[in-house]
Amino acid sequence: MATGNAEATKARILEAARDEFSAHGIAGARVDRIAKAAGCNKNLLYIYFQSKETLFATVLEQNLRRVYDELRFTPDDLPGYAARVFDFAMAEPGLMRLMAWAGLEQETGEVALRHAAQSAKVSAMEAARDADGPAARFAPEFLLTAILALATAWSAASPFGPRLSPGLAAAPDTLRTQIADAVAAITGAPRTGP
Amino acid sequence: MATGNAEATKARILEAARDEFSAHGIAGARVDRIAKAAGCNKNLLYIYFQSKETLFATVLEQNLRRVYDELRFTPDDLPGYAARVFDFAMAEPGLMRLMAWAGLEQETGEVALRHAAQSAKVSAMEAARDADGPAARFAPEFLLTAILALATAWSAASPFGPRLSPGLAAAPDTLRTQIADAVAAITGAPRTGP
DNA sequence: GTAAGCTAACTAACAAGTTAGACAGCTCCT
DNA sequence: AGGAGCTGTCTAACTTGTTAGTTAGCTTAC
Repeated sequence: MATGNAEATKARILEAARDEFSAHGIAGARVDRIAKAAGCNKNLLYIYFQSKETLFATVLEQNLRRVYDELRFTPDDLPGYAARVFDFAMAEPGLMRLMAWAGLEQETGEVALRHAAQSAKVSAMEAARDADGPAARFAPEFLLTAILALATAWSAASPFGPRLSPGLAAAPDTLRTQIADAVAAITGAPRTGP
Repeated sequence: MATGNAEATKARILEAARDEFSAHGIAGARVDRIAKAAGCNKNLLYIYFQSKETLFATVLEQNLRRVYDELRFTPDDLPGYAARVFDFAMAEPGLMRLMAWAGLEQETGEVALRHAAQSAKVSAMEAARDADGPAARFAPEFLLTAILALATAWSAASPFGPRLSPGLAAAPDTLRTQIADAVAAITGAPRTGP
C-alpha cells in the first residue's frame, strides 16, 4: 500500500468514516475502526483531516452536498418531489442516519448550507403559488417541512416507520404512491403520476 | 446525605440520567456526570442499575410508558390526536431526543411495548373506519405513521422543523391547527376543533 | 537525496466498572 | 440499660481497558 496515492486513500477514509459514523454516531465511532476499514494507518486520518470532529464534518458536508445535487426540487409538482425524496431516503439509509446523528450530536452544523437550500425552496414555492391562482391553505415553510417529514417517515432513521410496521417498508412502490397522494391531499395539487 | 432514602436517590439518578442521555445519547453520556448531577456516588448507579446500558433502558422504558399513559388515542378524531401528539412533543423535547437516540443507538429496544401499542391503534382505526362507511384511501398503518411524522416534525429531535425554520416553531398555536388541518386533509375527516 | 505517502509504536487522558470500608439505625441478647 | 452484631445506604479511591491523538522513522519514485 506504499503506492503513494493520497487521493484514493482519502476517498477510502471518507467512505469508511461514512459507514462508521452512520452506524455509531460521533461519540460512538472509533477512529481505529475507521482506519482498519479504510485499510490504512490511523495517523493518516489525522494528517488528512485534523480530528475526529473535522472528519465527521467533512463526511457530512460531502454527503449533504450529494443530497442537494441529486434531489431536484419541483415547486409545481410537490407530490413528485415527495416521491423522489422518498426514493432517495430508501436508497440511502446510511445517509439518513448520518443526518439524524448530526442533528442530535451537533449543536451547530451545516446551518449555512441548509438555510440557503431552504430559502431557495420557499421562494420557488411562493413564486409557483402566485402564478397558480388563489393562495393555498398552508404556508410554504410549513408545507416543505411537512413533505420532508412524510417522505422520510419510513426511512432507516425514523422512529415510526420501519420499526413499527416493517410490513409497509417492504412494499416501497405502494408506499411511494401513498406518500405522493397524501402530499397531493395536503397541497391541493392534482396527482401528476399515472 | 447519609439519610438512608434509597427510593429518593434512585429517582434522582433516573432524573439525572434522563437529562444526560437526552443530551448526549448512550455513547456520549458520562456515568460520572450522571452521578455528580444526581448528587451521589457513582457506585450507587451500579448498585441500583447494573450498567450504563441498563440504566438507559430503564430511563427509556419509564419515559415511554409516560407517553402511552398521557397520550390518549382517538381513532375517530385523528386531527385531534395529531394536535395532542404535537403538544406533547413540544412540551417534552428531552423525551423526543431520548426516543431518537434509542432508535439510532439500540438495535433492538422496546419492541414489545411499542408493537403492542401500534397494533392496538391500528385495530381501533379499522373498527372506526368500518363503522364509518366506505374504506378510506389509506391503510391505518400508513396513516398512523404519517400522523406521527407530521405531528413530531417540529420537535427538538426532528432534522427538518426547528432547525430549518425556527420562526414557525415559535408559533405553536398556528402550527398545531395547521397540523390538524393537514391530517384532516389526508384522512378525509372533518375538522373537529373550532 | 529528497520528499510524498505511509506505518509501528507510543502516550496521556479518560471512562466504565470494582473494592473496601465508613456510618447510621435497628434488633436482640444479657 | 447497653453493647454486639447486623443491615441498608452511601463514599473515596482504585483497577483495567480503551481511545484520541503523536512521534519518529521507513519506503518508494523520481
